[in-house]
Amino acid sequence: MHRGNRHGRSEAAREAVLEAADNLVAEVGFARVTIEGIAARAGVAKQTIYRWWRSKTDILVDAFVADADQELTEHDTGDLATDLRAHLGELARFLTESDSGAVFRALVGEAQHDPGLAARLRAEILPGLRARDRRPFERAQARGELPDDADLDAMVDRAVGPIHYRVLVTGEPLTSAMLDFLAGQRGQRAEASGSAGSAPDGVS
Amino acid sequence: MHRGNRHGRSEAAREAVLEAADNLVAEVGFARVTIEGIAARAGVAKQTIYRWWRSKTDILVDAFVADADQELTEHDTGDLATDLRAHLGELARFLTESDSGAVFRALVGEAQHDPGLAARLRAEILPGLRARDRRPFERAQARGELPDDADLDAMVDRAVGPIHYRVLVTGEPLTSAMLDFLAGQRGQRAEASGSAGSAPDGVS
Amino acid sequence: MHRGNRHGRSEAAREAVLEAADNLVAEVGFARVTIEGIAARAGVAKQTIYRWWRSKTDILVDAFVADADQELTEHDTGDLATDLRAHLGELARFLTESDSGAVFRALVGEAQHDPGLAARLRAEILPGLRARDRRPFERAQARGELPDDADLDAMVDRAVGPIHYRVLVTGEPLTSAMLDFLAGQRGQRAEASGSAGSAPDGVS
Amino acid sequence: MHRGNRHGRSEAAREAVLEAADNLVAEVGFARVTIEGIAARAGVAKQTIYRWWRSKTDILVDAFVADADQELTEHDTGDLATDLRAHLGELARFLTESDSGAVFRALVGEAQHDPGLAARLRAEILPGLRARDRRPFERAQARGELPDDADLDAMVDRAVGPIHYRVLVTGEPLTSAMLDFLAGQRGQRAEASGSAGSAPDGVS
DNA sequence: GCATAACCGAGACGGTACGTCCAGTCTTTCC
DNA sequence: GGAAAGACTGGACGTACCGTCTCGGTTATGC
Repeated sequence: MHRGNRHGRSEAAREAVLEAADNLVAEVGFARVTIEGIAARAGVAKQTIYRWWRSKTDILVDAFVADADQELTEHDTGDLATDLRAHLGELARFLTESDSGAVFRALVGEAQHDPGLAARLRAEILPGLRARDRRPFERAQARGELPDDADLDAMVDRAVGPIHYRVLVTGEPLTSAMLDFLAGQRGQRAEASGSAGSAPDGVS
Repeated sequence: MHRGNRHGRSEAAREAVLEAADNLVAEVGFARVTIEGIAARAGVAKQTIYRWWRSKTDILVDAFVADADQELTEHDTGDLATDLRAHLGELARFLTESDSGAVFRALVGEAQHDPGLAARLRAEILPGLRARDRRPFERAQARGELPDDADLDAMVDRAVGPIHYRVLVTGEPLTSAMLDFLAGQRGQRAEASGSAGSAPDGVS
Repeated sequence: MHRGNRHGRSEAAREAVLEAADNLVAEVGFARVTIEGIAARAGVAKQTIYRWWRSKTDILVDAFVADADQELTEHDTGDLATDLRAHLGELARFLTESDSGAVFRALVGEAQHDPGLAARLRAEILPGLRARDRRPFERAQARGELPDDADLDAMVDRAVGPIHYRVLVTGEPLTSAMLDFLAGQRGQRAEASGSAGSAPDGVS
Repeated sequence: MHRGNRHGRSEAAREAVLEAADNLVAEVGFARVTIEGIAARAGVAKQTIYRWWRSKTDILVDAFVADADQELTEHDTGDLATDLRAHLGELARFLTESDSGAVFRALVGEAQHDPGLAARLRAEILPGLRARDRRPFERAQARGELPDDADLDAMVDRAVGPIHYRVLVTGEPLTSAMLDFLAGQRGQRAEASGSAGSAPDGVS
């Protein structure tokens, strides 16, 4: 480890800042996180933060990228509905229960008032998440379970959009029944919702 | 109009504040709106604002409620897919192009860091919007086009969730093809998406 | 007492700031006094200081004006040399030993790098001091001890200039002999300096 | 010029620093000169400055010593009043008009808040200046124009003190009449100041 | 003639204070 | 008793320098 030399920035400081930012968001919530607080927690000078990041959201984007890679695992059972259902369960859990998910929600929230952040989000964070969301559909298409000209993006949005919508907007719980419905077998049209209200799958 | 009286609050001040807040959000964006700015623009004392509202988001909730009633109109053609398609087009236009939609996005964004605001949003704003989202499904159910035990909420979420998701998260445009797909009935699984990529419907 | 209302500033805050500034200069020296330190010591918000003063020297000018009026007393014995000698002794003591004198020296020092402060000093502080320096000469002139066309300002400068010079520049002690010499009887030309090095009069 | 060696400091760096400091004081004034600014202007690393000097005033003392030797010339006419008058004119011009004089005033100003600087000033700068101030009196004494036991230091202070006082404190111009008065011998007590207000000598 | 030690430039670092902005509270006077 | 006015405490903002540090490069001995 080196601190302050001509070969550029201190890796120790960088990591301390990212970890402090993550912890503070988890502890006090995004709105109460300040750059001064991050600096104090990280044992770093404010100027060091301003030298490398432009805002607290900029820090959190980096922190998210550093953390979030291992949150979601793959599922490959050979059946679209089954794979998708597993993936949606993990997505719901990620969004509602993980620290990274809390950071993601905060960033999406802040992006509503900050076009620059929105751009970074779409350039650096969403592609990775979206690639995972697409994978079950891509495998199904490769298998022949979906036609070659199927609009996978539309299908992905119809599967994950309602989950984000409930998390970000309505706050409705993501019940197991809801996730089943979204992952739905052919012809499922939620006609029989006897299982609605059953044990939650993604979140309390 | 009265200013300074012993008989309850000044309606003039209330309206001036709501209008100033709306205009400022439109002009400089939510993030740069301050209570001091609203007070100055409205020609009102800061204390008057603090007497009646608790935060700038509180003002915007009131402003939204005052404005947004007439944004969405009814459609009743006797066919769920047709009604729903019309409704989704209006919803997309509302979210992406109207001033009220901008306020709505800002409030949803801010609600990610403010549980109190999230609660107000869900208590005072969402029920009205959701009722309109449900109406096409309710009429279809009444007509017998949908079974009596269909889970309308899940269906609503699957129709409108992806729209909010694109608006709030991905920023992807809401093409006509996408809206057709979301409004589609039985067998709609996007297998044949020959119309995908056609002219946008909701927004460029 | 009122604090914060439409009729202007808080007298309590003003006094707390002036006193804190004075005390801090006495305790830690001008160079280590900061506006933040004054604010903390006075129990006042930084903004309150910046609302009414433009710099720490601006505060000290006010503090000096508030304090320094009663530092020097009058002497009227009917003889110029006697009156002047008494006055010079008090001036030396003021400059070298009093808290106000310390503030004065700091302000003069800072005025060397700050033309605005120099102007305030000359407009608001020096006239009062100079009026007192002139008084012995004016009385002598009224008495006929000095001719009507005597250049009193030049005489004042020749009497007090060396005192300021020793205080500000050379740091040489103001001995009793030196003060006698400066107050000198006619024809005194320091030829006989038998008393030089005798007990100090103004300062150690 | 060498850069990097094992035997002592770089003379090139030393000179670049002194010149940069001088120029910056002349251009932006003492108060706005920073060590970082000097380093940048001199093309020198901050560390190099800190290796050889302890503060910006320390640099300026060196710069002053390097520059100021040739500012004042000798006068020897065989008459104290004449020699002294010439010297006082040059002193006034030095203090008010030369770049070195500006540095001197800044150092004296700063010395009011910095005892260490005051000590250096009195040890390294003042003795040279004072020696010159004393020379006319010493020659007069050698000639017998002044008694052997005359207190030359007191006489020097009475001659030059008022000049420093006007320059540092009051800002009053050093008129020709004033300098005549200060240089004047026996009986000079400004009784007849018919020439007061005549053309300035030292500075406008 | 090649290692090595001292100085150099560059520039990141932990800090402190700056001067500004806004939040939210309070006091006064007017209506 | 609500309203306008605006001063107040408090705290974070983003900036500027301070003085320290580590690095890699550049010489002039001295082995």
